[in-house]
Amino acid sequence: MTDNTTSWTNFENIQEENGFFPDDMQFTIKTYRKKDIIFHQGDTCDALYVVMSGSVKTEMISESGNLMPIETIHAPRPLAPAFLFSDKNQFPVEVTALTAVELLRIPKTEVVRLMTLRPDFMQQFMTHNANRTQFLTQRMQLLTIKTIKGKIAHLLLEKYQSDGLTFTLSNNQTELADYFGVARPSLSRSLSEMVEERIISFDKNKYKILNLNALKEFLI
Amino acid sequence: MTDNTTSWTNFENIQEENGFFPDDMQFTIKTYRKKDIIFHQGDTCDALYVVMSGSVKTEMISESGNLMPIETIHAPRPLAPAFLFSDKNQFPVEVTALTAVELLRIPKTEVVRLMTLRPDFMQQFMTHNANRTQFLTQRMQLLTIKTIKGKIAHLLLEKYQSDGLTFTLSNNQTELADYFGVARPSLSRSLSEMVEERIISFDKNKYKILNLNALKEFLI
DNA sequence: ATTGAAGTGTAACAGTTGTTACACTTGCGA
DNA sequence: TCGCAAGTGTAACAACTGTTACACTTCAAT
Repeated sequence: MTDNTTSWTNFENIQEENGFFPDDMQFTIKTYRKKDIIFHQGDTCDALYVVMSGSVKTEMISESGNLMPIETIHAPRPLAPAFLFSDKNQFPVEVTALTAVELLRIPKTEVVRLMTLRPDFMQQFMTHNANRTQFLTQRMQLLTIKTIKGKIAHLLLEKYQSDGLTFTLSNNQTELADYFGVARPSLSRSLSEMVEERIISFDKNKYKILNLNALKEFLI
Repeated sequence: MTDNTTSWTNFENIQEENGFFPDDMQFTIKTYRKKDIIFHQGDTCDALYVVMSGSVKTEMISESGNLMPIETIHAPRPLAPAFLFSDKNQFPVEVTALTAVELLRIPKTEVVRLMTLRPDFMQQFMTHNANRTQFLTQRMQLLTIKTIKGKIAHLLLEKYQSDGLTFTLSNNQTELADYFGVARPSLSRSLSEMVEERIISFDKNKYKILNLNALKEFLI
């Protein structure tokens, strides 16, 4: 939904002589084929991994063995960088290659050294993690809203703040339902009722807020 | 529920001459009285704040103006450290003093300098943020489980992994219901039904798993 | 011993959502 | 043009949860 990507453009040139990284930095690059499993859930995470090219998907395995999709990561972006420094440094997800993938690996000790040498790298790393935390916080706030109409109101009011009363959503109803964690027909029903109550109107992905105050009421 | 506190013991001695912090480090300490509002939601967060003594509570203001409790922070612990480095560096919550409070303030530039000078401080900072991210991820996983019995199963199976089939929960039903985000009588009903089905048994806060496989079924 | 607060069990009813099934539209490719 | 897949609207019913109210137990304080 919200774009959670921080640019990691410096990594794009890691193999060139641009002077950003120290010459003696240790790193390895490994390639994977499509559908390869890169990491299993629970694997130890003792290095910083960055997707240099291609894309991977992450999935969470529930206790019952089911797979729940979490997110898709496109190059260039680090892979679960927050867990490198956590006390329980294990991958919380299953990581699978969606395409051919080049994966950069920098050992934790090198990351620490790099951060000490390059304060701007450290800030970039910190900022990326901070943005992810903020993303998670927002996602959690949405999940704590119990009614479907409340979730809809939350999303539309967020859009309203940036785009005004009329805007286009980039997701169809099926995707929205997944994002909200509700059944698709239930979402459709709630939307229809809100149209019936003249609170919103929509056609395809173009939405219009007709009664702002009524929309806010759903968040109480 | 889960303890999310990382020790920040180094800060306890910040005013002493223990050599951990550079002598010329800039910081200020401000005191607040009970019930003082320390930060408003949306205030700019341009420094690292650490609760040195006392405790504060954080609350999120919904669009409708309602307050939703997030967490209580006891000294010594940093205050929303993740947001210092985020692109939108604003406090996501309202911060209020629960007791008399001493608050340490270190400007962002000083934090960066400190991290460069002291790799162990940087690691501690990173670890704390990483643990918070992991905490949020776990919390979110629980919220994505829709049925009450599923939430119960999730919690009990987590306990089972560390303590075995018999264990004591540190929360009563009212607290559990809040943690799950469900109504207290609904939780009680679900628990009773699971006892009826001979999947678990409990007396006060002492729980026993009778049918492990049936418990796992609730997570599908 | 009595009172009162906290925690819990339980029931009846209302409200919301999920499930399932089917119809309809749209757009695209064969 | 035809057929097919994707997206959507809708209905009937089941399942689950919330709300409200009340009874009961336990335990600590007076």
